[in-house]
Amino acid sequence: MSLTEQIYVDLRSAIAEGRYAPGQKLKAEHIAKQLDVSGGTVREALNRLLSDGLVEVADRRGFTVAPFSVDDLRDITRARLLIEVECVRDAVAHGDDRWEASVVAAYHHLEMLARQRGGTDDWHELELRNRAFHAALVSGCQSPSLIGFHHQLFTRHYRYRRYALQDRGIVSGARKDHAALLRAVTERNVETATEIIRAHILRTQESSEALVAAFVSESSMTRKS
Amino acid sequence: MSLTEQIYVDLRSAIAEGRYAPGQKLKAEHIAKQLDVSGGTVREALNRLLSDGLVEVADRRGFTVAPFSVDDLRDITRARLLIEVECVRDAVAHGDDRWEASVVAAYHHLEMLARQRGGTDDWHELELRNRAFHAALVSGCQSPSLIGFHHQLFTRHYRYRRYALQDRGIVSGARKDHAALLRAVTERNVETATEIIRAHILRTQESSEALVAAFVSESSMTRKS
DNA sequence: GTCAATAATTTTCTCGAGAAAATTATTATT
DNA sequence: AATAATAATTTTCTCGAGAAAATTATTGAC
Repeated sequence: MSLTEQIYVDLRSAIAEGRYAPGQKLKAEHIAKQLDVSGGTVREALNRLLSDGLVEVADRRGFTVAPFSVDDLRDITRARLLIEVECVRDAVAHGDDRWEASVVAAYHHLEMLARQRGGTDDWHELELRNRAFHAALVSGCQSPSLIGFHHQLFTRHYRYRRYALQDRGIVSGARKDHAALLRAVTERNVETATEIIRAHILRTQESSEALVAAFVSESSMTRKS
Repeated sequence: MSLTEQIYVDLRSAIAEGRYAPGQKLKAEHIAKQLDVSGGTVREALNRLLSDGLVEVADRRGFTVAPFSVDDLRDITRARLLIEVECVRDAVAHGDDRWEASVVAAYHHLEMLARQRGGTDDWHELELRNRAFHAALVSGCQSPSLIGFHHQLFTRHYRYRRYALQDRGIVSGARKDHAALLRAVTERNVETATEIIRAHILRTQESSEALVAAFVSESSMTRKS
């Protein structure tokens, strides 16, 4: 893996996990010094991050972390309702055996961790496996474009997930959703699968919106100081 | 406008217009010499082009022009049927007065040129205005994400448009579609507008697929020499 | 004290060179 | 002649420096 790509994935994680605040400037030279690479390399990674919608660029005034707002969350949710639901519909309808097996594998991998004591042992690993499950599910869709769009939306949504996860009901609900989704997949029940996904996306949105709103207004307070 | 951005838009046009062949390698240093800029600058533009799906990158083996195939065309068409139709539905339902006026303006600008003798006078300008009309139409949609996806799909589809345009019926049909679309917009007739767009996308696909297939197989012949 | 003009600093952008890796050409071996 | 190993070439990647532009700080006028 080239250095540029390494920096690219590192920065993507850092932004998605909130280690860089929304709206914050991403000064190439500054980041370069921290990571002990050249400014040009960081610059290249930053340009690549534009694809993911996590970073914005303004001519002659550099890169910034994409804003974080209730509107943005609503936008992501809405696009997911269109695209992710369609991806799942298509995957369940047309995915082949290999795909179905990969979904079973991803589900099992996720469930193994979720089954552990308490559940919230290794947050980061849990999110990784959750992401892998959803990616596997969607990968059966026959449209590379839609899969790509879904991937971007999922990445952008990552910053908002932590707020949904504070809702106890969402966490346990998600686990039930995953089980139900797996059954719908193996039974090739398109209607059930799409309905679960749709409900899942909507519920996540509803439970996180208030918390996101609170965070946004709070951070705009502190920003004034 | 920074040099990087200039190179970026230039390369985007060049690829969309087919001046770089699908699959062709895009050697930064080589392009840099032609445009009389540094390799790093071209490299940055190339990285930015990844967002548009016109260029692909493979680690340690550089950038290539995205492949061109019937499958790709079908994929684009399918994604457009989902996303563009939804964008138009939303725009017609929720676009404000300013939006409606911008659609009228874009339509008029396009129609002024189309009305000219013969029609196919200045191809390039016609395409520019056609693109502006569609962009105006979609800009009324309340979802920035969906607008962004539509923009990417439209850009990627540009390479295939020339084949649809060889069909006489498509060209005159498009003009009628635009007129009907404008009426549906001013009358706020959501059902009619979405139906026209859907039919328009499908017809374009149908009339170009055979020609694209012919071109692909032909170019794979010559490639063997 | 407020505002505008100027100066100092920081940041972004662009370049050309060199190291690392991949590709192509050449030679050697069967 | 076909394959494999080696050498030569090209290409990609990475760096650090300097020019251009933007931001911040300072000064001066009112």
